Amino acid sequence: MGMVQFVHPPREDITLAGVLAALADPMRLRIVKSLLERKDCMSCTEAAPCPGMAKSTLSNHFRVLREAGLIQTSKKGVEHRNVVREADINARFPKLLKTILGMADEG
Amino acid sequence: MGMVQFVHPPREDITLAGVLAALADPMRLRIVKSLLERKDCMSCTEAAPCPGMAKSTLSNHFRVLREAGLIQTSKKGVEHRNVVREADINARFPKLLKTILGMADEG
DNA sequence: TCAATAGTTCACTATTACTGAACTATTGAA
DNA sequence: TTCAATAGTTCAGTAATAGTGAACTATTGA
Repeated sequence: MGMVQFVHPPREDITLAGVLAALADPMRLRIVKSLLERKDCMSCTEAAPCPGMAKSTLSNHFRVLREAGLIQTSKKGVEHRNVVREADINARFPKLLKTILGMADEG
Repeated sequence: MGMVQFVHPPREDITLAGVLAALADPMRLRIVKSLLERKDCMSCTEAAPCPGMAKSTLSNHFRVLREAGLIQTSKKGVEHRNVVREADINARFPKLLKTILGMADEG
């Protein structure tokens, strides 16, 4: 009871609109970029390069990314580890992630 | 006075977040796709394949696309003609438009 | 001059995002 | 064990944003 359960949509339920909406927020774009650069899992606070932000806001951003199918979250001890679902996104929308993330610096 | 003036950001002010946010709405994605397929200018009601929608909502969608730098609107008689700013978007974010629009069917 | 058409603007409501506070879960130490 | 610390979620309230009908502007054409 009260046990946290994460919602991860199956690959086929990932929508373009959902992915774009998730990445349309600069903070979330930075989180995904940060996760991709490190390749390995990262905790929420690690992945979010924005110290001033409220914990609840951060938590909400990760939920949005999760429900859009962009990241996979799993529990590891006291923290939650996140990875980008590269294979799923690339299968569904080839090159989309690479194209968007490759531009995330100058935009 | 009361004369409608359109806001068109210069190329360098077009942001990735703005473009993604604009395209994250399914209706707006369809509008852009519709505009691109026809190549020539289209009026707002022509470009929007959604008869049930309120005029004010439609007008707002075009405003969002315009302010994101995705479309250029000009007055032609009683109607407003719209074109996708392909050159500007492609200069700013190469292949982004093609990548996203190419997936807009199955997502 | 009047009606029709195309779209915008306004004011209102409905939905969504941000936040602090309270809560759950896990670890590690006394 | 118990207690404090850490990581993150959930909740409730407010702030910001989107959708809508109604009123408005502008243009055409009879």
